Amino acid sequence: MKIATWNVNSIRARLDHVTHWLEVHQPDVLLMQELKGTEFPAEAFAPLGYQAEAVTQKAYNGVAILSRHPIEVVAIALPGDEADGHARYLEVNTNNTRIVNIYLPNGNPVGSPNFGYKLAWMARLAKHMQQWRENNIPVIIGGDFNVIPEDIDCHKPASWIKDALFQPETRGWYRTMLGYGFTDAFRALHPDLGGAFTYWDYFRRAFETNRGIRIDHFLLSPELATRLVRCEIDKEPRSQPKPSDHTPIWVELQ
DNA sequence: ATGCCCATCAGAGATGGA
Repeated sequence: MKIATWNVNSIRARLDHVTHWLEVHQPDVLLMQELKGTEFPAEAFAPLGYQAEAVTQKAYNGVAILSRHPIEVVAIALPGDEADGHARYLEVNTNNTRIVNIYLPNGNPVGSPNFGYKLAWMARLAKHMQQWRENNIPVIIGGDFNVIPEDIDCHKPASWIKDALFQPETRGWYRTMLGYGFTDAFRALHPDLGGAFTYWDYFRRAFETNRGIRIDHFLLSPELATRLVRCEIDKEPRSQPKPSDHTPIWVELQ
């Protein structure tokens, strides 16, 4: 089973990029983030053989899951804060697998309410992950984590030292999640590979010079980690005209 | 130290992204 994730930075602006990528790569499941709008074009994916579920809001955020197999929605929001109305979470069962799509808050600038919201969101997610482990529920969590896990995951740590994605608290929560027994799929298969990024700024010729960061991840529970055979970043879409600032990353499970 | 680019909503320029 092949599962991909891609922050598309507006599904409306990226629809042709996404449908083309699906035709070429034929994943079983695609997780998308930053749909940016209330309209989700599910009808564009049906002819390609994909069912769709989406959680949207006006202008901001938004997550969707496409699958070649029937989708059973488990949850459309991360538990733990009834007042949190952001469209950032979608949990489903499809192809006999629990799959969770997240768009974790950015959190900048550090010290603002945004950063507090990010850390609280990470605490809520970590609690949920701990519960999945305690109940031995196999689960794969994919999406835009907005976390640079380690120094190797950015071109120059000094450039990111003040950023919410690279704060000790942010990275600490990510390590806590790994500590519950979850596996960072890409890092597990490419333990020492630097310069492997999923996001590049639109400006400063960041992509051309590979000044990027690795912030789109898959975390696998132990049951699924044993089935992990491949995990790759596909830089090709980021090189196209009018790209998203993120590029897809995918995993293959036996 | 700051803005760069890109997208949304709205119909200009503010806001968010990371």
